Amino acid sequence: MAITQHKTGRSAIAKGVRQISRASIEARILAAAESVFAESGFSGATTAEIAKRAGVPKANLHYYFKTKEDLYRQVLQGILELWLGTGDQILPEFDPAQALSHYIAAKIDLARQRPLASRVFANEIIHGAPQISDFLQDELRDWVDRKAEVIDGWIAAGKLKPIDPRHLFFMIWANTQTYADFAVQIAAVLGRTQLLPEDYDKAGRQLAEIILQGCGLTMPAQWPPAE
Amino acid sequence: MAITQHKTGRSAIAKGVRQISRASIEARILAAAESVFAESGFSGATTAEIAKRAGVPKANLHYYFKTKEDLYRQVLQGILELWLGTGDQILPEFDPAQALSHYIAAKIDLARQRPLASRVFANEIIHGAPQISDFLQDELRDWVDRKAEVIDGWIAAGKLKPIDPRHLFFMIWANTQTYADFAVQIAAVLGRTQLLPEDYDKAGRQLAEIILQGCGLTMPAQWPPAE
DNA sequence: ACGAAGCTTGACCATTTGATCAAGTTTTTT
DNA sequence: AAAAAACTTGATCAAATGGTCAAGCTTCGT
Repeated sequence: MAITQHKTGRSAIAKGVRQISRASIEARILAAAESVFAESGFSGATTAEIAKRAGVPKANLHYYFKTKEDLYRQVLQGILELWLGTGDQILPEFDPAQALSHYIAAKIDLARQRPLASRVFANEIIHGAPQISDFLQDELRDWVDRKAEVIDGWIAAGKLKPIDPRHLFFMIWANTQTYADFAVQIAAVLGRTQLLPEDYDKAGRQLAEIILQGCGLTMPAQWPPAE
Repeated sequence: MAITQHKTGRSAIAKGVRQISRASIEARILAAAESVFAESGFSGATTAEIAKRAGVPKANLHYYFKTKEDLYRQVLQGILELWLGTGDQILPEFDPAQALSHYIAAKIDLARQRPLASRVFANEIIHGAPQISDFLQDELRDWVDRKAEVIDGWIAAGKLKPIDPRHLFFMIWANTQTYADFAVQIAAVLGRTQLLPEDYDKAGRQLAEIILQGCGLTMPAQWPPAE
């Protein structure tokens, strides 16, 4: 939903300068906000710092986003969409090994491409998910219920060792997000200043290996899985 | 190290009322601080709230802990000790399946018994580990290096499938801590308001099963492993 | 062209909050 | 017992910060 209702009689294609600049400035602010919230958490983030990174005066930020909480909610909203956008191959007709390794690869990819998003999400959950408990209880729970049915189906068909599908998801989530959320810890242990592409590759491959073999499956020939 | 140097000529056994009350009040404040930091993060926590939960006036809290950051550092210090206190069975002479399942069980236990500590730690890392990067780069890295050698030894002896020991640790850490750090998410997906003992049991057992089998090992007869 | 709507921004304000202080009380030392 | 050290706490302060405002500027609809 939009923050403000703007009544313009314009057609969708002929956007005025205003709508374009509004969209781009909101995007800049949201991106800046994501990085500040990731670094400092909700309370630690200041609207002044977000405005600075977005390159706008603070008062302008408050023109587009009424309150800091408002801005935070919209950042989260975008992140939640990322969350459910993965796992589209976990369907009865797919091969379990293929589907799971695809899901793991996609999640590792997200950790690599959007670590800030992951950290904002993690922070929100750790502190009790004050803003997104509805999402967790409704949309996410339903998503998992549906996917768990698929996996139970695979198990019933003897394609998979009997395991609890939900804990399997917790396992995949934890293992992939850890490379975003705890990157500094992992980098420190590896003797790096930051994680490198090969770290993510290795992490993803070994994770898939262990989880698949742990479920009685064998790795697909191709890794990382093709799209 | 102590915050203040107190010069008392007393013997160690005959502690005065002061030393006893000091120890207990500091412990109360530290416990209160852990819970507030876990809930709200460093920036979100207020010394007023910590003092309230500890049952002391705010000025008194600042008498024992000069600054909020000081207090935070001491809370972290205690947590770091927990961290390295586990994994004592990962030694060459032990059986890999025994040692790993013991470690996993111990870590799951920590997630169940000390979720607040886990959350404070997670929060610190997510936000770049400003206070404990030395710990990560020195003590933790050394610890992992030593344990990785043990595991490489097992691999060389053919007791274990070849895997990267470090990523194995990341996997165990991520999976066990997720039940503390992301408890609200997991509870929501499971349709609970909070995690139950059986959830931790199941999590630990399945985690051990998948990881062990993923490493080419078989579960020890006994679970959870005896001390 | 021109009035209305939308946008920009420096200055400002109210609240929160970490930290201090000073005056008093209790315990310890000698 | 008396001085010193340690502890307690209500009151207070300065800085940080989320949010507002009013005055001016730009774009849009007609």
